[in-house]
Amino acid sequence: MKTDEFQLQQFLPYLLNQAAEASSLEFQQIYKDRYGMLRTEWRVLFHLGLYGRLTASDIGQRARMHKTKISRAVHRLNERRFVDRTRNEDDRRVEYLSLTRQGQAAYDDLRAVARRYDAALMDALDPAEAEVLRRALLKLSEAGPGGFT
Amino acid sequence: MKTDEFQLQQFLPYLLNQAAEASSLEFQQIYKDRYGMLRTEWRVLFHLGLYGRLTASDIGQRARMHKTKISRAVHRLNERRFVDRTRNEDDRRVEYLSLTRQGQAAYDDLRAVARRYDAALMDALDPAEAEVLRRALLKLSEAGPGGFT
DNA sequence: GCTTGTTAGTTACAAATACAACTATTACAG
DNA sequence: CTGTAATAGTTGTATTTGTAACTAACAAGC
Repeated sequence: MKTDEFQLQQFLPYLLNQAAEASSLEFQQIYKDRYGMLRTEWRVLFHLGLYGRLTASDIGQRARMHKTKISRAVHRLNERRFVDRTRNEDDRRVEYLSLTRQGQAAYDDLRAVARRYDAALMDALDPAEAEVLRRALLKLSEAGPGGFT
Repeated sequence: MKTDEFQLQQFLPYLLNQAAEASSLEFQQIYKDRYGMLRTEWRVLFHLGLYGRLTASDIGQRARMHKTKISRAVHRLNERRFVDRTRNEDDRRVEYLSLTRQGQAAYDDLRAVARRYDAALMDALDPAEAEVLRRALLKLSEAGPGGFT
């Protein structure tokens, strides 16, 4: 077998997408079933839960999410009383977002689920492997293949 | 800092999604720009390029892709003369898919790009790390967090 | 043969996403 | 001040995707 033969199972973007999809599926089901949330909404909720009061563009930068996604996610989360929006009176373009009591409760619940879920995923890996995996994923998240195109 | 504090950057599904998205972006741009393909179409093309003649449900199993996605991808690829469809006369429900000359050319081109692209991604990692990463991703792709729900 | 069930693939419609154009507000150059 | 550019966020519209229902062909029991 030629060693340079191309294999889909070796192609990193493909592998990453497969793993991401497989590993997100059941968790997705949980926040959808319990709180009717979409992936974008779950992400906004978690950012607010973790970092407290943020603006929409803060979230955009941290989560690398487009502002229109965030706008719509925030709209829905606000509609369902998971987040409060308060305008900054010093710069009226800006709006601060924070969790309501209900939003905080949902976050607390889902964070606990996420911890257990993560632990269950990790069971498939040995600890050293898991450490390397995380580090590698962080590196890959930072940027694409440096100036490929 | 509490060691059990939840961090989004440690949550595997999140990390995987970030890394997958970041690492797919530029490659996606290439098959989109050169051949007007979508992700689903690229995947079907690669499966046919790698494994030769397949049915739609073969591809579905290998790629873990829903049959409607495949149906639509095949439709578009056929429309643009990248794949041929030939009905199996022994079982007329089944259709065999294969690359046209043009499809083969596109596959050859994109496979070469993919090789270089993958190599560029790997440059961010050291070889041992890369090996562990691939193994871990394969494990995670196999299944979710074994009977979590 | 004729019902019932299964498999391969398609189509219809609702939901989600991407991209561009938009409003409102602030900044800043002259 | 005033005109021009920049920033925060929203909305409109075209694509894409997900889900379920569908057609067509085969299989199996009676």
